[in-house]
Amino acid sequence: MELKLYDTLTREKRVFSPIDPARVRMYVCGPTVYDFAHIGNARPVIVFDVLFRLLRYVYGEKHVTYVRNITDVDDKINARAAERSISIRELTEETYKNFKADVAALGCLPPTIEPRATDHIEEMKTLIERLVKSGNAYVAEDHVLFHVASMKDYGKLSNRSLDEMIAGARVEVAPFKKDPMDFVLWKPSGPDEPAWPSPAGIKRPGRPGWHIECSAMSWKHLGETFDVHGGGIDLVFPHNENEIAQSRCAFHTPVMANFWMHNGFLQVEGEKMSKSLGNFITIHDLLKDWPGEVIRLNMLRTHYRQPIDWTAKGLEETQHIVESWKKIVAGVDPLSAQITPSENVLAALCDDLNSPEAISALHKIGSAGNANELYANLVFLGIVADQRELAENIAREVLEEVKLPPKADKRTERYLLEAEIGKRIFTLNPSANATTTSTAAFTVVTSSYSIPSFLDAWTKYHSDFLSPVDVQYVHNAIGFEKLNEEIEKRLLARSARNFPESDRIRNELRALGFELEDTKDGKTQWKVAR
RNA sequence: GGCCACGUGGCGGAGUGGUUACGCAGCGGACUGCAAAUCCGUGCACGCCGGUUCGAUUCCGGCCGUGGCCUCCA
Repeated sequence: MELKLYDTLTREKRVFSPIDPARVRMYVCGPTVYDFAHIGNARPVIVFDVLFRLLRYVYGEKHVTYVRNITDVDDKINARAAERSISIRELTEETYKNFKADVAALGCLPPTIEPRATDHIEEMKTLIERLVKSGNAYVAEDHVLFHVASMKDYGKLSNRSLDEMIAGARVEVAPFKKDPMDFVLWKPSGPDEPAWPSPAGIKRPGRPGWHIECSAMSWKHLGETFDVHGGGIDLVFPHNENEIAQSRCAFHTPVMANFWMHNGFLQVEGEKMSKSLGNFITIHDLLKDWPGEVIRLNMLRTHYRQPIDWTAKGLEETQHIVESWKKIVAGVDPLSAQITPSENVLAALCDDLNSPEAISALHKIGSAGNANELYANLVFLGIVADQRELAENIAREVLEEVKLPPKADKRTERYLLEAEIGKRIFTLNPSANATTTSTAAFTVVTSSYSIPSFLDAWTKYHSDFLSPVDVQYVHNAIGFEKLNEEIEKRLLARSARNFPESDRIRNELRALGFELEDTKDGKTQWKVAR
């Protein structure tokens, strides 16, 4: 099947053919780690995760390299660390950890490589030296600046001409710049700012500018020219434009990446998200109210290049869809299911990641009653976690990391390992099914090895795809034991045709936030109402 | 001011030079102690003006509206 992608640089959708099919290379601009990531940050992460999954499927898992950087040197980071009176390292470590947990909960696979800017200072300096030598950059007052006029093609990605930009410049121009549009590659650091020995013969220690980071990291991990460069549309200018200038001038190449992909902007309830409007939503907060798979699917319901309006109403609708799909796939055995995406779904995604079209195909598969097929596609799209993969990964991690007491017997060992596995599944994965996951990890799990706390309750009462958000809710509202008791009591009343009593219990539970559904075989299912 | 994107039925949201998107909500029916869920059926559309065309929601031009970038915000 032919994969077509839209390229911002040439402004056309064209057939994707990698430079080297044995090593397909994608770079996406990652977060600046100074605070919790917001829902706008989540969009490129989810969108390019879908592309990553598709590329892995088409070219093979081992043949795709996905690099998403971490910007851990930045003036916002310095400011925030000072504000909180913690070290820069502490701040970036904490923020990065939160980011990882957030995007994992959104069903995003870890990229192949997550380079940190601070680990690539040498590469940045090498690039800067080269640019100075080639006459594309100059030193002024301990800064190194890229001289925009030295590059003929500058402005091609964002479709701007130098003259226009100079005419429209609203920024105060630093006096040492040769041209108003020249941008910083390296700047001197003050006493409280992170600093490294400077390149280009500058005595004073300094730190890199933002744009050079991405040029250095993509070079190091993907080479001078690669296949896909992704990010938000607001990065087109100046960030991506400047990356292109740096990399192409440093390597004398005609292109930096063959496809420049940009996701559209995100608004919240019809307004730009901003702290002053009070509509600033972090992924972290959103995950308290909505399962990660709902957030993910909600994002994918709009094509990645379209603007998206993030609304509570949309999330409710998405939640409804997720629930109905989960009902359909509830009977599928995750351990024996084949994870192969359907032709329709692939065809939609191969058409410039048309996720709404793919979702439409999922609806058709679901309403045709093809539970296994639906499950396979949900796993492929990351809406439901692949239980086997999850189990293997977690089991491997736990076996490597958990230190067992020196003289523990077999039973204790297993208990400890299983408890740890359960804990990780619970924290990391919203769609995990503890029983089957542990089964895959250890071949056997019996109820005699009870996993403490929530997880126990979770597997006991709801082994099918109950999200941690809901588990938490039940715990806070009433507890699994009590909830179960009430439902039993109502069933008794109902079978005795004592309808006033059974309705009373139902209303009571509804007031606590639970919806009950009676099934044909005389049982009762419940869900958390939203 | 410059550059760019978008404007589809009550709502969300694909797509197409003439033929069903899909989902949510609504309506009708089946089922049900009731409710919910589920299943079946069903109505509703392409911002405005002009052009090209046998025919345009789809191509071209203008207008209006919304939003983005031009400020190291994905």
